[in-house]
Amino acid sequence: MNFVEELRWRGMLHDFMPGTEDQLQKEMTTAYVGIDPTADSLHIGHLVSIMMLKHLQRAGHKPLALVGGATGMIGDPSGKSEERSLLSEEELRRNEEAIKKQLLRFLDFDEGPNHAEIVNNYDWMKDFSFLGFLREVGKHLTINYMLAKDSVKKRLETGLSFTEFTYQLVQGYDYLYLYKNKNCKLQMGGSDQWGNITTGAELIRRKTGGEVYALTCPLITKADGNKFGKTEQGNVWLDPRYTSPYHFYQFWLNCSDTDSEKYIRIFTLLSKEEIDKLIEEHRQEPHKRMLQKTLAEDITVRVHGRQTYETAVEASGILFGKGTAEALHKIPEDVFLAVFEGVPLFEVAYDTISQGADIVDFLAEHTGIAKSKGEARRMLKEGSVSINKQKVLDATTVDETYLINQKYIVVQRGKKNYFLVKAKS
RNA sequence: GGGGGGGUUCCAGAGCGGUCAAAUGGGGCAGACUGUAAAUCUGUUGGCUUCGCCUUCGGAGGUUCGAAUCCUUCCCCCCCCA
Repeated sequence: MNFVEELRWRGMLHDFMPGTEDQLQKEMTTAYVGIDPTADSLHIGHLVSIMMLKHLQRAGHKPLALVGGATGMIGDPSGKSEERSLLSEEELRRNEEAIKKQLLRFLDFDEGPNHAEIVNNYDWMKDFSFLGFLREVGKHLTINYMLAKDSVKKRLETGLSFTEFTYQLVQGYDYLYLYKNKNCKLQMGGSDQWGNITTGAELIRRKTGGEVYALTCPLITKADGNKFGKTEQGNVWLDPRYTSPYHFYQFWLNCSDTDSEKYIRIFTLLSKEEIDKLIEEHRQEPHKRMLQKTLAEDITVRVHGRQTYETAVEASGILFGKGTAEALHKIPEDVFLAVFEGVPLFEVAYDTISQGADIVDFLAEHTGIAKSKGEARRMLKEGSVSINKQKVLDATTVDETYLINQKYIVVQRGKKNYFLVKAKS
């Protein structure tokens, strides 16, 4: 199955320029996607671009991951309703390094004709003078052409700085540079990148007469219309410091049925046959949630490793299984700590607990589980608070008999939100 | 420059002298049902020393026993005419 067909059945194909397929048939083609280092970790939204590169490589072509050290300094207006604030240079350099490290895990960088490479547009942009840029790049495209781009049009009402307006030229130049220096003939990205990509293709055509291509994938959506990859806590990051492996695993495990059918095609490398079979099985026995489990396993293992995945599964079992207060008390401390790794932790003086703390004070004052006493009372009224897996309904006093291992109290707000309270002497 | 309309609790949007911590919808959170899904239904959605009190309706003053509601002034948005 060729690359384009592969993307098509996976639902990862939005649009491509005429001739793209022929080019890919004709020869081993080098293609790139750009990632702007706006943070020091990738999030799962980036995973889509990375999977495109992965499929490209599996189809025998050569993937380039472009870290946008230069473009990241400017800010892409695509899909943004407001001007972006600039990141400091040292921040960007740090982010680049972190992102590079993460990328190494997903593609094959070993020797071979189509081994993956990471490039950074800062390397070729940093010494490019303003006048040089105007003469070499700006001269070849008209304002009229640039204004016609959606990303620009949408911002004309609300305002767009010259800097962001210029973004497409900088990205366009990247394409030109990679075309000349790496024989790169295809640029890929999310559908919001179409305008930026075609600017590059146009620049290459006018400057060199060369023919290059574009391919985009649709924006990933959720069935309920919300933005993909966001939770109440914000983005789902690959870096375990920002999103614990447990939460990462839970994110995928919690996908709705409709979404998982879609995501398993996009985020795993399972074959069409395997996926069709899984979907069929899932429809037969939906309560087993084979789709979500397979999806979560596949991605978590690839991002965090098998070992960490196992821990996340074990933790989930304890937290969501038929775990009772007794079970909780029986867990050895090291397992206990692994299970609750990444769960918000509050420290309370041992004396406060041994003296007996009113549940409302305990939730709102001694810990920050509730934002105010009013909220704490509401939670209790709703019946959404559990301590050590035991529902708390009315006024209770929390004392040392609640401590697990003489140290911990497990508090739940609703089914999914866990908090750990540690007594310190 | 002239004329008109607005700024309300997370958002949209009512209220236009007391009964307003403020309708309704959305969103958020929770409960029930389930499969840690979807849909649905229910509750809840300023704070506190909670049968009461305090802070909120663009900012600052004022009228009044009493103001989100009236007056003055300032700031900001939108529309129309020049």
